[in-house]
Amino acid sequence: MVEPTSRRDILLQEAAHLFREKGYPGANLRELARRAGIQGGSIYHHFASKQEILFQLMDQTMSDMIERLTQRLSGAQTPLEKLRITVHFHIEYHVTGPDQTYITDEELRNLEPDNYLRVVAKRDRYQKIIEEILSAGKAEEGWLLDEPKLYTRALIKMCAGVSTWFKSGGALNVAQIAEAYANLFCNGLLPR
Amino acid sequence: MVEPTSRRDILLQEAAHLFREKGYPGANLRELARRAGIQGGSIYHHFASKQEILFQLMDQTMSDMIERLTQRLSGAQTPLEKLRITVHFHIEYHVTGPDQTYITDEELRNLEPDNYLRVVAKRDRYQKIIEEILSAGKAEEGWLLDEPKLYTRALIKMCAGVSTWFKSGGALNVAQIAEAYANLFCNGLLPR
DNA sequence: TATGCTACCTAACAAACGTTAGGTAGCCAA
DNA sequence: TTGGCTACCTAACGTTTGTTAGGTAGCATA
Repeated sequence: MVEPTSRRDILLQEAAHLFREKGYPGANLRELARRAGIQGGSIYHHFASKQEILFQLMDQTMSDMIERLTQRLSGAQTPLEKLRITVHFHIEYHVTGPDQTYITDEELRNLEPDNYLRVVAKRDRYQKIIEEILSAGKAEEGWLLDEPKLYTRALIKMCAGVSTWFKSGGALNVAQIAEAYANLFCNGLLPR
Repeated sequence: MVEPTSRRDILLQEAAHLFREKGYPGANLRELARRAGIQGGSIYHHFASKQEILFQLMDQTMSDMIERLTQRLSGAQTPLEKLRITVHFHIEYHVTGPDQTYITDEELRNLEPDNYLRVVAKRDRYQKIIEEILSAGKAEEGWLLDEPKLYTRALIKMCAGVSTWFKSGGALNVAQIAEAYANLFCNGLLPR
């Protein structure tokens, strides 16, 4: 969905935007169609239902996140390297494609049971990647953590949250924010 | 809203629950009325509109948060004490009243302009309290932070996130999670 | 006994919604 | 030249929605 050429991709992109603005139940398909340059009924040539649009959006986004994070991590050696890469990636991805990621984080409750299970499974795979980095840090380098899952969630929420307030052109750019958060996560606030 | 006696309070409490389940646009007033034990139209004896229910909910919650945090902080002396109290409070409040706080965090976009401004003003007051603790820690104790606002947001997102996955009866109770997060925020993961 | 207020009820309105049926223009292959 | 496919269009459907109008039962006050 980097360069939306097909109408289907345009629809997905506009849907992400609209769902974020109004929420899934608040968004309406005639408005979506208008933004994509077609008539309301024509959406059903590309998707079976409103629900399918939401599902495709979330499913694609989760797959993309897993794939990219895995790739970014492939060169790294130590748990510390991997942790820093993950913090950077998670923040950058959420800030770069804020609509898709926001929806993936917030609209789970609006997925029908089957779709819910499929998306949650991918989300868990993503979390597992991070969890294993933290576990490795604990085992190999004595990181101070008992339940890796606890810290995985802290990291995810903290980093994902950046996209809710970040505006480019502010005092800090994305890389600087990511660096600050990575340091916070590694060293805390208190001086050593 | 601790012990809902009046029908109005029951409505607010059920609305919080319903809005969290379905989102504000997805929730419908007949269902809300049913849960509160009255008929659809009777809601309008207590509130002028659906929007007013959302606003009252968010506005009351924000006021309550500010008041309680201020009170909890009143006995504390050092920035470090205050920081730990804040982490504990924010997590506990979000876990204890998860519906209200979830809505306050997520439904801002559904407030009409006037209501939006009023709630955001209170949210900013709350953030300011935390920001000033971090600034004091920097000034008085040399905490490693440049932009207090950056870390305020990290803290808020990290702690608020707990309510999205916490289930009582799990491996850790709320106080233990709060303690772990406070330590993470102060000292980071790496051993000293 | 009359008045008025509170806290509801019933029934309906108008608008908006997701979805569907049926049609059409353009293109490509046979 | 025909047939079929893709990508749309228009118009309508049935339902659900927030909201309102008008009525009523119970209670307190005068």
